[in-house]
Amino acid sequence: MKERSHEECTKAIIPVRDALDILSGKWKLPIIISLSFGNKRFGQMSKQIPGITDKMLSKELRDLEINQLIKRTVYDSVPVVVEYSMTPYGKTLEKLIDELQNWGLKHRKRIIEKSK
Amino acid sequence: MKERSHEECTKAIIPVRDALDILSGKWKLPIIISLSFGNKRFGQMSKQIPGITDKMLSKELRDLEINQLIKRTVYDSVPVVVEYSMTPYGKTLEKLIDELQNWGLKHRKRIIEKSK
DNA sequence: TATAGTACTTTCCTTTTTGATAGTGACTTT
DNA sequence: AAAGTCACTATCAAAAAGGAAAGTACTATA
Repeated sequence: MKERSHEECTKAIIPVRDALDILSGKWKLPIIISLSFGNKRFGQMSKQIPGITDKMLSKELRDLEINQLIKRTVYDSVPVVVEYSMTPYGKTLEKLIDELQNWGLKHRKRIIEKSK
Repeated sequence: MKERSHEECTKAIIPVRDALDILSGKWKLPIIISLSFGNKRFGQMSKQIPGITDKMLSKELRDLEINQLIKRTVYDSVPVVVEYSMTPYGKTLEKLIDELQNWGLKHRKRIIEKSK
């Protein structure tokens, strides 16, 4: 009985670690959320995501692209325009993000209540 | 129209950041999952969570306790026994963790497929 | 007296992450 | 000709996170 629950528990931890490997850090989820509201260009995201620096944005976009959660499209205009968008795979994060938002919202309310 | 979606987007990012503040790091979610399988003692968790050191376990347990996601109970036995358990508040993370597991599982399958 | 169990804590160190600031190069607008 | 747009890149520094190994305090048992 104990053995079983121990195994099950380890089994439950592994996929969460896998997910965290891809999504961890301060900026990846905010970037994904920003893109979930529509395709964006570098400069737009840089303004829209509070506090992010260009360096972090550029690095995190690269990581997300490597993991195929977002797509980078270069338009051959003048000046060159680069558009980022979610891939179908990136969109599979939707439910997870919903839950995070939900929980975060409730948590914020709780904190505000307590500080009264 | 653009203004609206910009605002909405920022509003969506804030709660996610709130949630990440509490849950970020390599170990907090694994610890929570471990406890969701039943109350545990320090030594048990130390063995059950692959790769964690005593130092990290102790630190993360303290953080989680401060944020009232878990509870620490000291039994006055000899030698002293300390039991950790989820609080009702901690249990509100259940759905979020389910989604993380789900996604992580699918992600792992995808990676394995691709490496073939 | 020595060993072991329980639950940590401490120290020292390395790695990773994040931040501030400035610069690049092609081009356009004033 | 100067300043601005666009999408980055480079450099240096600071802060945060994480890891290995040993130590602490208590008690019980051999």
